[in-house]
Amino acid sequence: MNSFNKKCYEILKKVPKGKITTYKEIAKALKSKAYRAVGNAMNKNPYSFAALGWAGGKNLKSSDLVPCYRVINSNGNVGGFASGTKNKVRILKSEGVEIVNNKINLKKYLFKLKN
DNA sequence: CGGTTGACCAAGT
DNA sequence: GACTTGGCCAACC
Repeated sequence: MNSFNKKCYEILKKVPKGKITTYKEIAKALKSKAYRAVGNAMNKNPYSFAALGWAGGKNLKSSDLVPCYRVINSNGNVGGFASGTKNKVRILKSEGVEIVNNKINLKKYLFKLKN
């Protein structure tokens, strides 16, 4: 696995349920400005929400999975999602994140990563 | 190895 | 508030 992607995943796995982080924060945690590269990595990430068993009902080990839906834009917008933004929103809501007009209150839900 | 792409960001118009 | 521009970086062709 590429080092960069792996790091992204490792960081993302630290985000607890009910919280979110941003592409920018992840890049910052990597001491880089690769906002876009992070998004790119997520887009190709092998552990989509479908792999979480959400759709299939198959329970896989969460330790091997990446909650890519917990990553949003730095301006609070939900951003994109490979399998549809609607699904992303739905999943987040199910974890207790309030989403209004496709936006999230960063002050309330942003998980601060170690730098 | 250059050029394009993108689930991005910030500042400008 | 919207739309455009320039910049950033890894992956891909």
